[in-house]
Amino acid sequence: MAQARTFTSALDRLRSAGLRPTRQRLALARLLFEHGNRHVTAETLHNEAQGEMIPVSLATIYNTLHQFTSAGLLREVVVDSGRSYFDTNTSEHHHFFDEPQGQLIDIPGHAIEISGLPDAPDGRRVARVEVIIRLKDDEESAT
Amino acid sequence: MAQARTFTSALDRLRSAGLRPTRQRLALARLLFEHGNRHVTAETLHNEAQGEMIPVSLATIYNTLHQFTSAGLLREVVVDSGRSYFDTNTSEHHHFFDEPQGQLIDIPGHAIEISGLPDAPDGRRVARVEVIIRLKDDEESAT
DNA sequence: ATAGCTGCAAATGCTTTGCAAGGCC
DNA sequence: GGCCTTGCAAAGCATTTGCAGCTAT
Repeated sequence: MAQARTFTSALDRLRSAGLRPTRQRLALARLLFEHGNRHVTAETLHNEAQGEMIPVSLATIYNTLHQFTSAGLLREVVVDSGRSYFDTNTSEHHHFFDEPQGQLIDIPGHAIEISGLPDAPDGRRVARVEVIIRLKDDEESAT
Repeated sequence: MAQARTFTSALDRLRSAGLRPTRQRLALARLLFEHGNRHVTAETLHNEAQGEMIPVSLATIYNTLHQFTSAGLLREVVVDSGRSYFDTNTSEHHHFFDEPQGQLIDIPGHAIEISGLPDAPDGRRVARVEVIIRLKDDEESAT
């Protein structure tokens, strides 16, 4: 009998993405997709894998993150020059970026409404609209 | 008699920023601020300086861009992990990012309205809200 | 069997840093 | 003169790549 599966399994995800389900890809897919929405960098994912005793090289982490992104399983979020973040939530949404902690936080659903978006210049089309709310320490709490 | 000056001179900008007006800083300030709103990377600015026969090292370009940014003369725009862009327009506005060309385009004034912005999480405050419209090639023009 | 993966280490690209020489006040 | 700047070259990071060996199918 089938196990109760709320979401697509890691295996199915790889299959439908046309990616061979290798040991490493499966393990990473499980880390990424079986724990709700996540935001990782190559480094955090690598550390996590090692913590779980899953041997994967950093090079493979990078390859995998990019393959998953091309396959539409992940979305890359650029908020920090120097580091790339990947988001397991590929639906339309926006982010807080907590600069002190270097951490992304999803902004739920269609909370944000944008009006007055200008048209794309000639020969170009809009690939995506991103709203990033940069956060800093709240240095004022007194008074 | 005074020359007609529409904007603050490069010298004044440096002075009010508390930066010693050295040859290099003055030259870069002129390149940056005397030609309207601009978006540069360390590399483009360096190339431009060399083209104008202004000898400045890349290290100094980086130092200067960051000093200007700290002083509030520039704003850093993060759209590309791996490269930093600096914008001479420090007022509130947003950007198109033309990915094929690696170029930023200002979105005029308050064209964009955003509603439904969530509050910052506890202990944090909003440093800035950025809207980035990523552009790609318009692969469809036929039909 | 074989096309596709993986891991290592070297290479790359942007940015930062250490430190001696030079320039502004 | 003294302190801030500059420039060079080396160092630092995150990321990419070349290539030999491994592995799903």
